[in-house]
Amino acid sequence: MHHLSEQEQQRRHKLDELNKLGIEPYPSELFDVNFSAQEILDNYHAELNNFQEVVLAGRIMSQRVMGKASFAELMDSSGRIQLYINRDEICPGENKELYNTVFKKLIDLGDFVGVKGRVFKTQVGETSVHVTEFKLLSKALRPLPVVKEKDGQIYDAFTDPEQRYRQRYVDMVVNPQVRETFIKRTLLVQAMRNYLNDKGYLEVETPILQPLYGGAAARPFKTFHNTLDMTLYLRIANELYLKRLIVGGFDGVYEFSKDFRNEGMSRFHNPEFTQMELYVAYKDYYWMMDLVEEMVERVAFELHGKTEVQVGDNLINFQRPWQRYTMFEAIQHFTGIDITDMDEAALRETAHTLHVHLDPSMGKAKIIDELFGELCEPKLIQPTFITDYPVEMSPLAKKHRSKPGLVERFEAICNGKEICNAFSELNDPIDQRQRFEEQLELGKRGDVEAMVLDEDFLRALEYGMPPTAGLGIGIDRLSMIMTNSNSIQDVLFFPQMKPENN
RNA sequence: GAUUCUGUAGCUCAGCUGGUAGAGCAAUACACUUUUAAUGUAUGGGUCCUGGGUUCGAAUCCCAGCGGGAUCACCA
Repeated sequence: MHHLSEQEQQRRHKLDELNKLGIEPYPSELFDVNFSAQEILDNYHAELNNFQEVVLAGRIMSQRVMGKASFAELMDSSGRIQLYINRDEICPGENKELYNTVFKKLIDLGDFVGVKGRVFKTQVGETSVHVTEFKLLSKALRPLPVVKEKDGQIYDAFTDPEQRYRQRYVDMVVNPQVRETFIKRTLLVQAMRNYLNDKGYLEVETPILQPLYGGAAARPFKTFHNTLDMTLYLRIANELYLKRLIVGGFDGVYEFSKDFRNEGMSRFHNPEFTQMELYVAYKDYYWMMDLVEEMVERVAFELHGKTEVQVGDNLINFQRPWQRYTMFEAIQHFTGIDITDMDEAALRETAHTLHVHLDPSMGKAKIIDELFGELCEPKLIQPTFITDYPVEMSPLAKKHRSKPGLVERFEAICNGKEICNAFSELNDPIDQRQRFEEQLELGKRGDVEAMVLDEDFLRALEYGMPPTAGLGIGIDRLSMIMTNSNSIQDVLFFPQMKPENN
């Protein structure tokens, strides 16, 4: 138990006073609400006087007591509405205790109350509820930050990012725009799910606890199962399991999955994050590009009613078709240099002249990736497909049908960041085994993100997997763009934080 | 991980070259029957992040630690 502040002690004292008056501060019985604040504000017409009996409930967010009459603000999940409370109306008899003592003294900002009344407009024209009955529904023992607002100006805003993330419940109560962001995130997921269901794909669930981690280049979280006496890993991707399902005979499967990567944190990275992965049999990566365009355009439209989305200083338009570049074309476009036929030495020379810093350990593929990441990616603001990556960087993607050394892979870049990654899936089990073995070599040389060899996955491929297009799309990243959020922490209810010590 | 800024009342913040800790809102008390950042009067409220050091004296200066933000680098 922490040390109680003066205000907390006062609120506990009020709790005792309520109990003495025979008022239960945490009543059990339901409180049957018939309208929300927003419904009333949207639909009330003074001439029609069309809300004779409303029952609503929420938190008291402000109180202005003026002797025998008071105004208060009630906030429910839809918004805020003003209450007008008159002593002689909520206390028709001789006993004025409910108003004088309970409402004026024992109710605090943040308490949940239920009211019954009729809607009217005050002299200044604010739609308000003229309260006839009043009931405490739940007493708050800690004071909320009091954020006030006048003419669009916010006073005493609750802005400390640490407190906002650690105590998201407080953030949501006092910062209404937070709720909007998370509603949009949910709508985004729903829009994607509806789109995929309409196409007839099956939403599935695959293991989070895995004996081998795979499907991405990342360091895993490790845990332990007591009964099995074995190490398990939290999944870093669900790719290999979803492909097993394609082997098993499903034509299209998808999963919204929480993935876990034991890596650094930043405004773009949280240790657990959400991806949607989709695999569709008999398709290739060109087909998948069309799908991504259509799906993301639809998401933008369902969230904003149009395909344009303001993100920071940029107005991003998701309308199809999106620009498409091969990786080499993109580099040529932004640097004027064609690196298609360069060997490693020439690439190093090029990087040097373009002031891109390279590590001596980097191979050809990594240098190309570095050139792209440094010189192109940040400049790609409008949604753009980048296609045809070096094979070394893509151990699960199929070799390109006509371009040696490359794979059939694309990423969609938007606002200077990757939002999805997809390929024609590698279904040649012999080739896949070789790619895994190359990864093992990388691992032996100290690459902590190298993939491990998954013998069961190879066994599945050996039974035969149809040609398949696969996609992974970062839900957090896409949510950041669709909600104009600058940090991943703003689109996660409870972002990972360091432990709180006092 | 690097750089930089930062930690003072429930919230937002001020506190100068070191001299007993401040404001607004919130809280408490009183007044007030259509106010809206309600108002007026009065009152209470602090481990100045923690630990060392310098000093007669530290919220302030120095060192270390902890927490947080921003930017940069690597992973989605």
